[in-house]
Amino acid sequence: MSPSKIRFSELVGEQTRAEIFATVLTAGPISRTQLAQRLGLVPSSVTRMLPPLLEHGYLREADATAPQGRGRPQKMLHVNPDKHIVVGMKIGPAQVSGVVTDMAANVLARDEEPIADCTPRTALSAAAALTGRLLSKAPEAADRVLGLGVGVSGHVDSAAGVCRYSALLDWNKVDVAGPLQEATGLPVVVNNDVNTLVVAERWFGEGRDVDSFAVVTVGPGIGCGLLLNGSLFSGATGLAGELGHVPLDPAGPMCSCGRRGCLEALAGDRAVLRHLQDGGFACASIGEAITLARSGTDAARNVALAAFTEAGTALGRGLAGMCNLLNLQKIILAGEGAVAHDLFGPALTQALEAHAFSTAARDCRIHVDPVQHDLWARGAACLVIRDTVGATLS
Amino acid sequence: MSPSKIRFSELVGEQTRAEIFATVLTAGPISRTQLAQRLGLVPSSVTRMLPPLLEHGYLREADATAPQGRGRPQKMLHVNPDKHIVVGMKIGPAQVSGVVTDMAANVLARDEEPIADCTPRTALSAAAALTGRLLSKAPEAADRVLGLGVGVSGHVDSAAGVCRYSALLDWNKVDVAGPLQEATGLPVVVNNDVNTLVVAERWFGEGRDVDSFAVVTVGPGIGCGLLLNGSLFSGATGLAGELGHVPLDPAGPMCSCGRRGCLEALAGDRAVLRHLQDGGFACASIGEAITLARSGTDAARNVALAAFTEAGTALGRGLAGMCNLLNLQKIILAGEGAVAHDLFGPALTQALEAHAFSTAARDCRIHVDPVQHDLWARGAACLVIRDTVGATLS
DNA sequence: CTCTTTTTCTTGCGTCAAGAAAGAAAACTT
DNA sequence: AAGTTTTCTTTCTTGACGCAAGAAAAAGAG
Repeated sequence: MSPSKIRFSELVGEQTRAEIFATVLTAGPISRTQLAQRLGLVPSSVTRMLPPLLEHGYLREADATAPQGRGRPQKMLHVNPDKHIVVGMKIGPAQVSGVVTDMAANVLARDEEPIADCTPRTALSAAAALTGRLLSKAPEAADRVLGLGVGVSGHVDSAAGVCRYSALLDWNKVDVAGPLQEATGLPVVVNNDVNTLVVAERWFGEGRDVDSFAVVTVGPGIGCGLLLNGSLFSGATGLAGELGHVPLDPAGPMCSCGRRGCLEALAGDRAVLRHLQDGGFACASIGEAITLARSGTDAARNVALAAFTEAGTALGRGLAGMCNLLNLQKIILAGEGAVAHDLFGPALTQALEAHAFSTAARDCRIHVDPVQHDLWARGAACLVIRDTVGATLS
Repeated sequence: MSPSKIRFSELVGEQTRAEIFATVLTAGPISRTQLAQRLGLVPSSVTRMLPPLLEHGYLREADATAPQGRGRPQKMLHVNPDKHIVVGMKIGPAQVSGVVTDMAANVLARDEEPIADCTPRTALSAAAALTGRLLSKAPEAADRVLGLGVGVSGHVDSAAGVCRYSALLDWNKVDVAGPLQEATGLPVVVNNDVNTLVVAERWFGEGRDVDSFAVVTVGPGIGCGLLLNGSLFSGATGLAGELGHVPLDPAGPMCSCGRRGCLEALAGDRAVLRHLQDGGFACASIGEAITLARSGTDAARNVALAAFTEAGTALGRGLAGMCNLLNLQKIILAGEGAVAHDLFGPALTQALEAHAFSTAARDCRIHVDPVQHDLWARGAACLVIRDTVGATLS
């Protein structure tokens, strides 16, 4: 038998093109040669893969005027931001908020639509209406709208475009992609809302340089999206990431899910509020609690700080468990609750370091995402970009 | 631009061959057509990939005598057990135990070598000696010894063949593959011991039909190996699976790692023994505790059962957390402690069901592996088979 | 000002994977 | 004996990609 050649790259076709696009996206303007090096390809392969990307207008060659030393000048490639736009959207219980972005996920316009109730009917027609409004705000330079990405909390079957179940929205087997596709005429991509954040962080944020990280959202609930070995991890049936209901304390308070001592019951907004109430400083909202902790009377501040500290400790223990199990390189804290990071952060870090088992788990970096109002919707837009470039190259 | 075809299969070359071998291995005697269907290939591709596998003697065509209805008779393919043999080995603190298996991982011979201490020097020379003894026991029909698989507890860098750190053996950056390769002249594959179990279960055991499962070993410590999306998950630096040190109870007992309330401190052997001692029925070993729980006096049995129940509850809570996070389809309980399943099982199941969040997590099946003495070593042998067929096809 | 050097990109060729389609083998049915 | 049915094989084509040689374009040397 003749010794067969080994194929160094494990990429094939479409996938290679998607990789090229992603690399151009994340590694800024980049030359063909550099691309080849990064992807473990020979330069000619890069050249060969490019025409479709350039013809579609996904990528563009820079005008290249800077002096580059001797040799043939590099033609830098970068994402062509003007040609295509994308709509991203998050369906929440009280409103639908969305953005229009270009192909580099820069936000071009934003808008939102409050909804009276969150029945599928109301929410989806609001989403369709919002899409129209957003597109009318977008620059007309755009040649073509690539699609609509939607983030929904709960259990989403993204292949089918269906929300199987959402506790927050009280949805049960709701077809999201179908109606929206019908109403807007756009390709629709649906996924879990936290997963949209994972994609956004992976492509444009803190996840660019690591291959396994978690995005943990802190707020009324605790959400978690995972990127393992470089790809989104959804579990066997798309339900992975229920960090909020990891049991942490057999003697803990009751959780909304009916069990005792879930992380969410120890570190969610309600836990903080309960703690404050017990201390005699009841607050109506978590925002109020944060204000109290930052600028209340001394007595109130102590109670509030203790409440956040306790939440931070619980969160740190939960994250430590996850790190021990998954050996993550980074944890990105996001969600509304991240603004209170100054209050719960120290306790979190301490608990995490105390319970992180091995050196590697201790090396797991924590990153707090600056509060970005559009982050969710932007993530949803990323879904479309990913799907488009990963699949639609004709 | 012409519409490009989509490549349905994501397999390429070597990988396809490895898939074919694995499918033949796990799906018994199977025809080319069936193989093609399973792997999403067209029959001709299967035919094309086979010659190297057949020539190497990894696979063989059955003599096919059974009547098969009309049509050209299928030529069933099966693993050729006789041609190659493999050595698998587990290095433990008190002995090295190993097996010789055929290519279907059937155990042909077993042996073990006690070691006085577990310094790398002692352990590795014992392993080399044991390899020699095992091979002399093996049938000489074997054409060729494919390699030596070694399972070591702790943090293993399998690519380098090095044990980075093992608490159990008190090893630090010990080169395992090098010396053994030198001493035995065989290709050596090293991995974490629990990971060898994962591979074994995936190929020959309870993991055959699921794509994401965990193997959890119960004993002095709690170990865990993960198979996610069909492939072994080792985390960013090979440290994933530290289930034993997931924090579960802030008020729990101290763990050997110095933290409080780790799963291992709540459900490991020592937890059971401590509970018994507190109840006034001190035992020297876990075996004694099991005997006590099964056939002691009523008072002793109550205490012992309570101890196991508590451990089972803690384990159930830990597993529930893992399920919630990873949406596993199955959890396989193994290790020495699995024999006590009748004692802690009910509590485990109850706690798991109580804390498993979503329907999918609740659907996660628990399987208790019947105590198999060679399971670890057999798993190590599987490593070699996997690596060989996955990589060495020339 | 021309020639060389250097770096980058492109073109042509060979190989391998894998689908498509048609043909060959081997059994059963009529 | 001829047809039917299922399985396996052969041949052809497309596409990905490495390899190697060549073309492009700029800086530096003589």
